[in-house]
Amino acid sequence: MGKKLTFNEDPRLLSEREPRLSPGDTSPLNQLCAICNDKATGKHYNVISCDGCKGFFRRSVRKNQKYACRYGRSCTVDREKRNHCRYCRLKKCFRAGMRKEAVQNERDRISSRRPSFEEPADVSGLSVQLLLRAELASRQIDSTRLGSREADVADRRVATHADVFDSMKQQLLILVEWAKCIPAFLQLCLEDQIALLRTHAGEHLLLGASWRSRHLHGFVLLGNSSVVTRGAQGK
Amino acid sequence: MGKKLTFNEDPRLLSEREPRLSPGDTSPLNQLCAICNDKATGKHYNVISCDGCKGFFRRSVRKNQKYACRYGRSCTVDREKRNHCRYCRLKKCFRAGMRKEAVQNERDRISSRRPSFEEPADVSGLSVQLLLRAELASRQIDSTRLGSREADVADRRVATHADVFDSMKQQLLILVEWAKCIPAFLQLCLEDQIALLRTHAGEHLLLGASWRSRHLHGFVLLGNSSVVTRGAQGK
DNA sequence: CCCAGTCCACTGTACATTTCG
DNA sequence: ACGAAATGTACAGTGGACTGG
Ligand SMILES: [Zn+2]
Ligand SMILES: [Zn+2]
Ligand SMILES: [Zn+2]
Ligand SMILES: [Zn+2]
Repeated sequence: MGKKLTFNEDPRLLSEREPRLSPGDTSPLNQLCAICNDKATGKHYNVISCDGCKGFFRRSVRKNQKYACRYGRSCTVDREKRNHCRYCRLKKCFRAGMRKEAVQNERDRISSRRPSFEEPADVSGLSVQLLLRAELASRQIDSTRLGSREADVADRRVATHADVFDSMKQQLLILVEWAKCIPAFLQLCLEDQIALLRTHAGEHLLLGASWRSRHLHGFVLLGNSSVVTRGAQGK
Repeated sequence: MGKKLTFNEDPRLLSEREPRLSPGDTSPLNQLCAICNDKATGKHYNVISCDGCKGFFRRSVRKNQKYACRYGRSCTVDREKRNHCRYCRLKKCFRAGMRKEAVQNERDRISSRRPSFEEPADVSGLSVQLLLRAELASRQIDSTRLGSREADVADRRVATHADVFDSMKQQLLILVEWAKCIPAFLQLCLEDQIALLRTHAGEHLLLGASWRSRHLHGFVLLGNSSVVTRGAQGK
């Protein structure tokens, strides 16, 4: 069958090695899972079992799961019903001799999945110049659209919850306009644009508030002239 | 060749699982539902389709539904009209290649998605007082452990990449010590503690650098007395 | 190979919202 | 008007493909 070439099976990297024929065709994998009777893939945690039961046992032990049977604690566990009751499946794993000591701790990510291949990483279109230009451009857009002027000290009031939400909404809108002024951002597909903004919206809000409040003492100034102080809350 | 024939490859169940993609083989998932043309979320029951059609097919097969068309059995099925005629929608699912064998049996119950909606949210043990106390406590620990003194202006140098990584590592260790001084944090289970710190490590680093640099102009001061300037990079 | 591990496409369930009878 | 059923989104769980010692 046309097995797909994987990363380290590049023909140029391998000498023509004949697949070794196992003498007598003694396939050790013709056994059945001791838990669910599916085809076994070897010994797992001390028991001949399938990949499904292997994974199920590992996950259950790692998370120290306590399942409950909704029936009489005697559910049948076979390939088709093995997901019906996790209590009985796990019980059968232990009964069959699976040892939870054989489950190891989580390892580091390997992530050769997405090999990233030491790509030089295209940094064209990423410069402080462009960021500054985007900053200016977005500030223009925002000032015309939102009609915001410099925050007036006289306007300051202690922020209510609504003020906080309101300023977050406003700042997030500004964030989007700003991002759209960065050429490299626009080269991303829409999904990636959204994901990028979503994941780092928190950092942006924080950085904005930090900058805005850098010369103040004892309180944080939000984008809508309300301030957050220690402990106090606006009415 | 003896390819494994297990659960998903059982001819009665479906899903020819493709071998893992080799690098470079990007599948952007920007495809459309073969049934209704909505945005697809992957292959479902063997057909590139949307979540709506996926759920519709599963429910229909599980309950062995027999629908009837009230028109001419040739209704158009698209994003807007897909719910107009179940008969034609299901027919189109099968025509597109959805396999009812791929619909599995009901499984065990899983943990509740929204564990308890509007619970009063326990805020005892969450106060500015406690945070300030934690700040002081962690500062003591850090100063004895890391022997850090106030950053000396004379030590300042333009940060190399190594300086940046080094300061991040240092700040993250400080972050952990700080969190461990917050009583409410210690009440979380270890997994939640880790998750919380991981997700918001970025914000903490940002906030730390912002505070440290609040009176500086044109550069950011890192925790190890190195500074990041615009454009310049330490040798 | 063997058997630990990880990865991730694809299953499933939970439930707010919408539609139907 | 209202309860029951269907819909579709969000996320948890599964297991086969894969890596590594
Ligand atoms: Zn099994
Ligand atoms: Zn049971
Ligand atoms: Zn669809
Ligand atoms: Zn129809």
